[in-house]
Amino acid sequence: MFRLGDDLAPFYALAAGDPLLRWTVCGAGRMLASPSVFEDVVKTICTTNCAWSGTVRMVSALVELGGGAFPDASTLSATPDSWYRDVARAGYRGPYLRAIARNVEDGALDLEALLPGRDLDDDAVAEVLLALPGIGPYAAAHVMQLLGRHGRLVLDSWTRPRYRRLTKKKRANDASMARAFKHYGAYAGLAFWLFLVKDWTESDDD
DNA sequence: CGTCCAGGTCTAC
DNA sequence: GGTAGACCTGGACGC
Repeated sequence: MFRLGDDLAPFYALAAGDPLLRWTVCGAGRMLASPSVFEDVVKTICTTNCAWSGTVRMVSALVELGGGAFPDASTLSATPDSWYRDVARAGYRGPYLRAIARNVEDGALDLEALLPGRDLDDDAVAEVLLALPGIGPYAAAHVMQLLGRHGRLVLDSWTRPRYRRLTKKKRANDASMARAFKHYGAYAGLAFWLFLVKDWTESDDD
């Protein structure tokens, strides 16, 4: 789930020359992913356009549905719309989640094939994700970050103002943020994220 | 009690 | 291709 097999050496080689990210070379940058891509896709949709309390409510309901574990696609596919609406309180997301589950269950959609090392490049993976209902630029970048595909920046209502605050910039649009990390290439998204969360990891010996 | 909006996305111009 | 409006929900906030 931490993808400890992924080699972040190319990223650290770049970060070592960056005063703002040199702190990461001790081994920072491991995301905690879910056991399946399906689970990360569903959870990520549950983070969109709602407060964190809503995400907790929806995901908690899903885990309860799964009897304490995250439910598999066949379970979600077989669960009626009324459950998504009345129990999970997922609102308009319910039909999205169920549609994805149905396509995974019947084999039309193979989300696990999006894992690294399965001969799909990042652009191809992004295309698959963006075609899913409820997955837009933010959610695709977020899922890809968890997959160890770090090229895209996760841009949302938290990261955008966070970036502006840390850089003391009044205005910074999406393109300018991407430009600022472009030299990190395939690791631009990881560099962006670690830049934003540096103060989460500060310790006494820094 | 009405409005706004939170770790956005979709549809219709 | 770029952009308003709508969209479930439920806290926060102003009145």
